[in-house]
Amino acid sequence: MPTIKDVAKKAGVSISTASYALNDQPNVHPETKARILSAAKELSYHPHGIARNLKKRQTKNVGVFIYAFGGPVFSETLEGIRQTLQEHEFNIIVSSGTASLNLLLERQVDGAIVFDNHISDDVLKHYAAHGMPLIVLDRLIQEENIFTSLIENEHLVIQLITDMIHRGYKRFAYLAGPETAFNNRMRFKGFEKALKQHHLNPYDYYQGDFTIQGGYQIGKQLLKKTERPDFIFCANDESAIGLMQALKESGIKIPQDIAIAGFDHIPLGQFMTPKLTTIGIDHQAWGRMVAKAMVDVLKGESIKGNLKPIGKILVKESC
Amino acid sequence: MPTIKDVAKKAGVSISTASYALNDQPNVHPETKARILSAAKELSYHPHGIARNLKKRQTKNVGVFIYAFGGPVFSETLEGIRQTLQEHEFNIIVSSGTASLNLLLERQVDGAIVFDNHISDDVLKHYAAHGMPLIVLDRLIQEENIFTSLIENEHLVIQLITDMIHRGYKRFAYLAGPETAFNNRMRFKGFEKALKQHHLNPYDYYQGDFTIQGGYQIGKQLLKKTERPDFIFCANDESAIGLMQALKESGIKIPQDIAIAGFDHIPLGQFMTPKLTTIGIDHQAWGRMVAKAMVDVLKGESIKGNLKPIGKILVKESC
DNA sequence: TTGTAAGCGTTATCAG
DNA sequence: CTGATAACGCTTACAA
Repeated sequence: MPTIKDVAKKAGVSISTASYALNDQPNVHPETKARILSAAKELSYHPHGIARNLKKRQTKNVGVFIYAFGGPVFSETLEGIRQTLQEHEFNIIVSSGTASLNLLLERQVDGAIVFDNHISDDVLKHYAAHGMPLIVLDRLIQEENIFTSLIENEHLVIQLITDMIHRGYKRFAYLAGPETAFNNRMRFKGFEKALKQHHLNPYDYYQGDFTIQGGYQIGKQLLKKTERPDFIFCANDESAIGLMQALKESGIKIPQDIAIAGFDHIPLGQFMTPKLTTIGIDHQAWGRMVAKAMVDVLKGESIKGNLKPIGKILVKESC
Repeated sequence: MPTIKDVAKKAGVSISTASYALNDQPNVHPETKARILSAAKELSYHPHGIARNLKKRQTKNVGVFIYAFGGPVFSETLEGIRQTLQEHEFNIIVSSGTASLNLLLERQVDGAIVFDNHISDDVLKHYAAHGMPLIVLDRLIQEENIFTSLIENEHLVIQLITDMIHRGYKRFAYLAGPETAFNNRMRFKGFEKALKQHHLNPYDYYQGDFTIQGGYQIGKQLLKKTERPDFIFCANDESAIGLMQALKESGIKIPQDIAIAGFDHIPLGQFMTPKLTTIGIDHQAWGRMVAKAMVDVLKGESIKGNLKPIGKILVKESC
């Protein structure tokens, strides 16, 4: 593999002039520049990125920390991040678990986008203190160098529930996700608030776990009761889908007997009969927004905009 | 940020002994080692990965070149790759387009797994010539340093079609993917072969594009015809799903009127009514297998096994 | 406009 | 067992 030294020798110049020419610096004679460039071409020279990184003390790598690949929400967000980072010529290193933290510690990345709830807040604060900019999704952390980007869960759920109250539903139940999940807590908050504003009380509360399986079980249990809600808001689409399946299997009509809504707008929900009413986040746009913010920070500019992804209420056949 | 120099100074030793101690080399007195280690801890020292990479001429990074994130097949394979690479302490840099090639050229990765059909064979050969090991999925390239891993498309399709012939179907049509797609071509080959073995001719051929949308349109066109096949083999599940939707909407009974099968075993197929018959590849296992092969190559060992992912025929309700 | 030389933070060779 | 010292391949003052 040829180095810049070889190029310099071949062009009969010093290493530094070679470097200047190769990096399009001004103040190098057009003729010598041409000579250097053609020498480089002949040798098929390419700079050694690692060496450049060491010298410039930046890697042009952004870490994206996930728990695992999989699921539509992840993929879409990642794709948005990928697009923008690529556009700005940053590489993306995806990683999970403790490997992620090593990347930070060993300065193999210039910053990181954190999409992994299994890393604790304290740990993140600790690393941010080392001066790495961190953008954290779906989680609220107040700290220097840490920027958070949150879905407007509460506000969106209030909108949807309010709409449904106006449509005449009265007995609202909530199918929850894990209690520790930030998204679940915020969505429940919105659920409660909307009802309170209209002087209604939650009719029931079911503890789910964000999975299709979990929603299905809740549905089966629900069938044993004689008194039932007329509307169930589910903390996410997946549990809503499981719930729908269970109810449909037992002949309960959706939405006539019980109406259902979810959150996330995953593709599967639109393949159900009836199609699932839900709240949609444009995850790809979200990814792009977050990645752009990272690029800005890394360029020393301040972040433009508020990093809030745009959500939309999508009323379909299940209500 | 403290460097090894700071640690050495604090422990009162030379840089080299510090390095030895920090890297668990033998031949360093237990006492000095302890002193160095505690100095490192106190300063909360962490080696600078980039500097290490430069010196050791290896990055511990593996490139994974994709066209874009999205789709269950991709996610699953990536997840498998991620698991294995992580286990062996390699980082994974995902990238697409020309950025991928830069990673190779600038030696920011030690090798790459290529899952992007938009990079031409010639380009890959060119880079492999530079000495980077490449593992290429879903494509056949014969070249030093390039290892290919192919699904046994042909064989699997023959199995499925043969089974269906035995079940009594007679008029077999093929819903194709893009003609340039390696997978599509191989699957069609299997389709033809199986029929020929039983002295049957393909009944019809529809040009799709691997998408749900595309399958749907084909389905709508098909309805205009009066003579129809009794079995449609689709080059992938997504087009099969689109096709099913179109047919179902027009009251055609599956499988009574027309039976359908796909390829890939994506989750959505199992949520359709009827459930989609398909050919399943364990993509996660495939990703793990491929990643393990990369690790082996990078460690200078030869690849164990033949890199062929395992496929299974999964007959469900749509046949 | 070009060259000299220092240095980025490591590892590794070779003496001691 | 420990310490100088030379790389790794590049960028960038500073000098010429």
